[in-house]
Amino acid sequence: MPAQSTRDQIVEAADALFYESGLEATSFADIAAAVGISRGNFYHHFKAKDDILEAVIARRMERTRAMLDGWQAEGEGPRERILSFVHMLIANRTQIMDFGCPVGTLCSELAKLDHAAQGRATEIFGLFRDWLAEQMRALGAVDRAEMLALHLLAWSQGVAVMATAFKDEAFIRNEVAGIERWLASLPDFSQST
Amino acid sequence: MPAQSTRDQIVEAADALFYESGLEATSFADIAAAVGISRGNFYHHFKAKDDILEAVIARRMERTRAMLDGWQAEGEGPRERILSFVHMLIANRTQIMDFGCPVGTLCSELAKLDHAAQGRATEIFGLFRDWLAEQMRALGAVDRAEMLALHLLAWSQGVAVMATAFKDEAFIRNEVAGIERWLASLPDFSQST
DNA sequence: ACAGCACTAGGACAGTCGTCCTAGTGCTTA
DNA sequence: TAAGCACTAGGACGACTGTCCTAGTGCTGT
Repeated sequence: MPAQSTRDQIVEAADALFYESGLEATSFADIAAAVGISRGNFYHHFKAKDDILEAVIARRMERTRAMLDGWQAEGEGPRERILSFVHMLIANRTQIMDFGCPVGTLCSELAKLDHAAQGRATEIFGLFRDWLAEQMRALGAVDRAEMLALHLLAWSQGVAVMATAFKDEAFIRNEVAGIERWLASLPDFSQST
Repeated sequence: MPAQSTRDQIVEAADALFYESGLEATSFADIAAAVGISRGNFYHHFKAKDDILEAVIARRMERTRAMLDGWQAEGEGPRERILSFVHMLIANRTQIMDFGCPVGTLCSELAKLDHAAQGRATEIFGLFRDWLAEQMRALGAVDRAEMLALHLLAWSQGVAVMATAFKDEAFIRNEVAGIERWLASLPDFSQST
């Protein structure tokens, strides 16, 4: 296997630390220690802390795009694709109960910090929104596609926040079951309107 | 009017700053400057930063309880009371779009920090959950009262997160309308089960 | 009038933050 | 072989962090 470049190691470590500890609570020393390099070293790779955040967001966007493309290429119908999205809540339940949703919590933290990268972080949500809207359109809900996509995104975010607060796995499964019922009722809804 | 004690001023300023800037990004110097007292002064009122957080959470619980009691005493039916809760999303839309939900964002930040006060912050959610469950029971949904309460809480949290990310007021109003429709459909649901 | 106390200001403290600088690796290319 | 460059280590920097200490205020009760 090709050895991972130091730069990539930094971005990967920063990505995990930003998720698990938050952006503000993660210091350069933490990242350097996680990678195993000296603190002064990575000013050769990143001019400032904001540059690392920028790289982390870019990495997350890339990986999100790859994940969505993967679901798209699996050849199943739009309903199955949406289910792939929804089932992330169960697949990642342990991390979600510990740290919340990586996208939602980052956007919230950047909003409070009034950070310049806020818009770029929101673009990750935009990827999900656009992909989900495309699936909704494929289901026949052309007019309400974007509205339905945002609704499903919000529902998932709400589940993540409450799961983090209450550490309740049964709640996650209940809500996912509710989403599945809602999803099953969607085609009828789009036909009747 | 009775002059507000210095201690109360500190807690009030810290409450606002924790909400608007986050716990980690708010320093003693920030709070002291907001109140207009010296940095060293409030070690007479609070032994450590965690004590201020404790006081802020206690204040929020007190005010939440008072708010819920107020809605309870207004003499209307359970559906109107639940609507009072839901309409917080619209009444506080500006702050929510800027900083998210005070409870949800605090719980998420404390989870990432692995902070000892995490459980106490979640208790604020517990107040809402119990109060909403009581209203659900009054609506006739005895078996599913707590589940419905958690669902509504999660829905609201999801709306808050997405509103913060996208700064979209129309989205908030759409979702609130959706909640209202869901709420109107609830009695039928509880009778049929 | 005087002792006691609640309260306040302001600075000292060790530690950490993000940032920058310098010296020194080892590989690449001419 | 020699020059150049990408990369690394480690420390210095001023600013800021949470915490603690001391001196001084003004009100309280005796």
